[in-house]
Amino acid sequence: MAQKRLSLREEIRQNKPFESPAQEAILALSRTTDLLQRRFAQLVEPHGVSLQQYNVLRILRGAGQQGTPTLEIADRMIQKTPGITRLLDKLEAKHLVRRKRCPEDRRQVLCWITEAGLRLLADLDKPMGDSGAQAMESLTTSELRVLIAGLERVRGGLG
Amino acid sequence: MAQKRLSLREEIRQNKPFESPAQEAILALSRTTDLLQRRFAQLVEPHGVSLQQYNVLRILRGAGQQGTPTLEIADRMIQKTPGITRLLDKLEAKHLVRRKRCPEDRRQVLCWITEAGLRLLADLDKPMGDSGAQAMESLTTSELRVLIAGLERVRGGLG
DNA sequence: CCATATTACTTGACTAATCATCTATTGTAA
DNA sequence: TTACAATAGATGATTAGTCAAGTAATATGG
Repeated sequence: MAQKRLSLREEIRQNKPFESPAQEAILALSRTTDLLQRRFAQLVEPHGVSLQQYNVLRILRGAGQQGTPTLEIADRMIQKTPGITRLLDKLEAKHLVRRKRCPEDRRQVLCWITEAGLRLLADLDKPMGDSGAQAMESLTTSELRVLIAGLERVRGGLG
Repeated sequence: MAQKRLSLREEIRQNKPFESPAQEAILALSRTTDLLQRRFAQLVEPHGVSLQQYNVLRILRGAGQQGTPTLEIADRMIQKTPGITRLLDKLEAKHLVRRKRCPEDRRQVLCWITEAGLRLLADLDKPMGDSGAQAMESLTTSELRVLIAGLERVRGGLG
């Protein structure tokens, strides 16, 4: 009780003096993204892969038949990771990914998604799509477009 | 060369069929937040703390003199973490945080930021503020407000 | 007032992420 | 053509994050 009143008073004290809209926006971005990622992680993890591993599989499905070099996968990842090799190790151990050294440039290792990997993604396509749509249902399509465009400009300014 | 052409073709092929604005918005949120967090992590890590540890210190500075129970810190964290105890262990080892078992409720452990912790935060206040402002300078104040309000609605819909 | 439940952490085992360093291969310039 | 540099990725060590189970203290219902 004393606990709860205290906490409330503090909340007021702390939420008032936001340093700036910029700081508040950064906080809002961080909190929202954290919630979203936990939501999606909960969906994919019962299928035996982490969210990062799931993203690798989606990249490989999108890339098609000719094989994708390891570091190109890293480039395309949503969250950049230097641990791409080990991520692929895990996926290969689960037979969701296949790798082969590239004959033309033997420094490269080409990666493909397997049939099992494609099945896993197919199983998750609808749940993930639905969950994402539901998560964003508070915003209209035009609001989403504004959001997307704004974030793109922010990222542009960070390069 | 062949590499580069291929990658471009794929980018076109992959970026066109976004499943929906909702999916695109989620992707944009994830990418933008990842970039922002890397940016801030680079600022705080030279001072010997991780971004999560820095956030703990900020919570404790905001909380004032009466001490904050461990799990209330966890509640207030931007990224929720079950590893709050160990985060505090590290901060205490660096003498940035002080802990004491609460006499009224001996289950609780109250936490305070130390003078050294306050100095560390003071050193980082301007760099962090400037970096945040710069990161968001692509958006006007009213655009930031729209962004903040939109994200708040999204989070509301996720509870 | 006593057994049970709940709260508030803590700990151990495990997994994942990060950094620096290393090897193999290819490109390049003297 | 032969050093030197750059690229692609692997590896080892360290650190951080996560999950499940455990402990101590307090609250609660009969």
